[in-house]
Amino acid sequence: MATRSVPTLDDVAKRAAVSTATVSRCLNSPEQVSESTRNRVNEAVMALGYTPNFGARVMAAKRTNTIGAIIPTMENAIFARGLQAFQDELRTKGYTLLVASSSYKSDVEEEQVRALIARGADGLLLIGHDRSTTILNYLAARNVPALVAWAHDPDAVLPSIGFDNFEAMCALARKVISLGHKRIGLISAATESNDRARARVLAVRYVMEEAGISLDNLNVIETEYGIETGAMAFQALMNSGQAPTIVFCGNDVLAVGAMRQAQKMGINVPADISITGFDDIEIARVVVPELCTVHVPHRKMGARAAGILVDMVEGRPFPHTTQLDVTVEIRGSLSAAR
Amino acid sequence: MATRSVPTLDDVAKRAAVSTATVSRCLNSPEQVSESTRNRVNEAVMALGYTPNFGARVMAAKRTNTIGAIIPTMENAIFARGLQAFQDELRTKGYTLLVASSSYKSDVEEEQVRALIARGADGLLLIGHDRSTTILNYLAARNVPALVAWAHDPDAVLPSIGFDNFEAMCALARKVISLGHKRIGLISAATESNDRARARVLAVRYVMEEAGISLDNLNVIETEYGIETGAMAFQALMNSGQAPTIVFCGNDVLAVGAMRQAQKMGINVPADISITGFDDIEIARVVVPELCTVHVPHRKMGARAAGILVDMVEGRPFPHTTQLDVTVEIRGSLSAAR
DNA sequence: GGATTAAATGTAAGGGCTTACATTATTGGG
DNA sequence: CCCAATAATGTAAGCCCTTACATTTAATCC
Repeated sequence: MATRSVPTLDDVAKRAAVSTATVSRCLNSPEQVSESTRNRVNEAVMALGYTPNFGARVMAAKRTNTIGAIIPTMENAIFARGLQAFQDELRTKGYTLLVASSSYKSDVEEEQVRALIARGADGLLLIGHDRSTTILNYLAARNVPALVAWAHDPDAVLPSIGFDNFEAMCALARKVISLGHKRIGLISAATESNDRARARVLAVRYVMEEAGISLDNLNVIETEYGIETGAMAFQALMNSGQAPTIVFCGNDVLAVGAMRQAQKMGINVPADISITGFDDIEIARVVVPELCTVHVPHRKMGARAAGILVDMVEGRPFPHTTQLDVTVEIRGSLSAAR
Repeated sequence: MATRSVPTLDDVAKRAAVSTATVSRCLNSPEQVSESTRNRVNEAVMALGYTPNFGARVMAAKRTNTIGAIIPTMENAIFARGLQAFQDELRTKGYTLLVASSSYKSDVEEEQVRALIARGADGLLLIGHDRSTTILNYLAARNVPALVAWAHDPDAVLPSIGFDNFEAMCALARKVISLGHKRIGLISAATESNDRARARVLAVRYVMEEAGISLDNLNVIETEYGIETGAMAFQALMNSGQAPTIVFCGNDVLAVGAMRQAQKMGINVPADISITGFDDIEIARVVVPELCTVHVPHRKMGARAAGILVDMVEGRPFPHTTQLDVTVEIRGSLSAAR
């Protein structure tokens, strides 16, 4: 007696004495089946311990109910947070999340795009607009909907949800400069293939010129993401000629590193120097003094992204760009220039 | 002129003037194909922009090269970190990661196990050993390999990789008690269906008894994960009768919340009270004083988990349990009892 | 009760890939 | 140069589901 390893639709159909079509309908659109038949089928499904074969189902239905996301790294709390919300929302809509990470490298991202599409992703979530045309063409050719998050650009090819990094940083910078700061340090994440980081740097430059402050007063250091690297960058800033009175940081983690280093060097924040971050993750409120930063609604962005992407996948209308509001959070690490 | 939407294996085969079998081999085991043919096929693949159809491939090959992970939440840095390493390692082995989260709820986890298996996960990564037999039976019946991480129990049904939460906390508690602490507070994550949290609580009890300290001196508060909740729990502890001289926290995030609250209440750490955490995430070194905690190699665990799980999926031998070392990190937030 | 409409069910055609097995080309030894 | 062994390639049989369309059954209204 051969034990057929796993039961198939056919087995269920035979046991319930109906056609395979009816069983399939029972599973996918039960309202089309009469109650008595439905009961009979469900009973057979239970008895046999039947679970649909994924491959066959995908092949026949031409979709996987799977959405892929390619983020730089989950170790960055902003992405972890956004991704968690994205996944939660996806789940309520019957989708599962495929995750890949690019480590902020665009060639890796390209590879991942192909990998996720090869894995049957019905749609893709990407971060930022920096992307080769090769990959854009590929996406278009494969006809896979893709949504860009953490960025906002009405003119970009891909639809997006996010905020205006440039404007957000401008708002913060204007506030800072209004406090009399003129010698400015800036610790940024690597700007290559990171349009968010680039926009933030540009914003500081822009506002300085706007205020008539020579760019000679600006000292920019690019470094990797991390508390330690933020600390090192801060040290480098302080040791390079004329010390700034304010250090903008591209994100909260770098800022916290800078604050720690300041403390180590016996420099008081904000009495001697002001420091600002960006993102407003939990850590910003843990340090003393609390970190002045830009609040970004990461969770909301993730959740909304899921909604939009599912609309795209299911062929419903969707907004080409969705802009979320960010707010400048003035906190203890910022004070007037000495 | 009909634009055949996406090219198939057949199209590639025709263009390269070979059979579909040869194309398939080129993609899956290129060493079986002569170099000249391989070049011709690859060229055709490129020219056509061919990507294999996922469903068809899964159906024919009976595996998806996809591994599922169900973690409580990515917002907890320890899981984000471990999952990132897990994913990186998976990628090098040709697997893609499916992610789901349970929000620490076992019924949600059960649902997710089914969902990921229905999505064709070849193997599953789970957190902790707390799990209904229903789901264990289901896993066994479907014959899907599953590995438990962040826990270590040689006697459990499922293979695991992790550390001994009980022993780790014992080590920390012994150190603390050797410093003369007798009145003890403990802020724990919810212990229901969380064997890690439970083990840590038990460890403190055990060591107290070991040292001949009455359990009347122990005050335990369970609360959700978060800085804010940690702060509230700390306040509750301090306001409930006799104040402790040491507060153990189930994880670093709770501990940081406790530290912040102590500061707000004008209680000096560690002069007035000592506070300890668990995990040693970055935040532990950012607070002042630095947080005394237990260092857990989250990344290493994630990476090793990937290796073991792939071995399981591919039918190679694997260790039933793998224990990783943790170390007690004595830092500024801990001092002798007053 | 018969005609008409709606609901329920059945039939059967793909869908694109992998792989066991069959066949053909290549290589090397005698 | 032929033959055996090996490498390379081809043939074709599934894999298991969904769904358009066809058919049967039930419900509704004169």
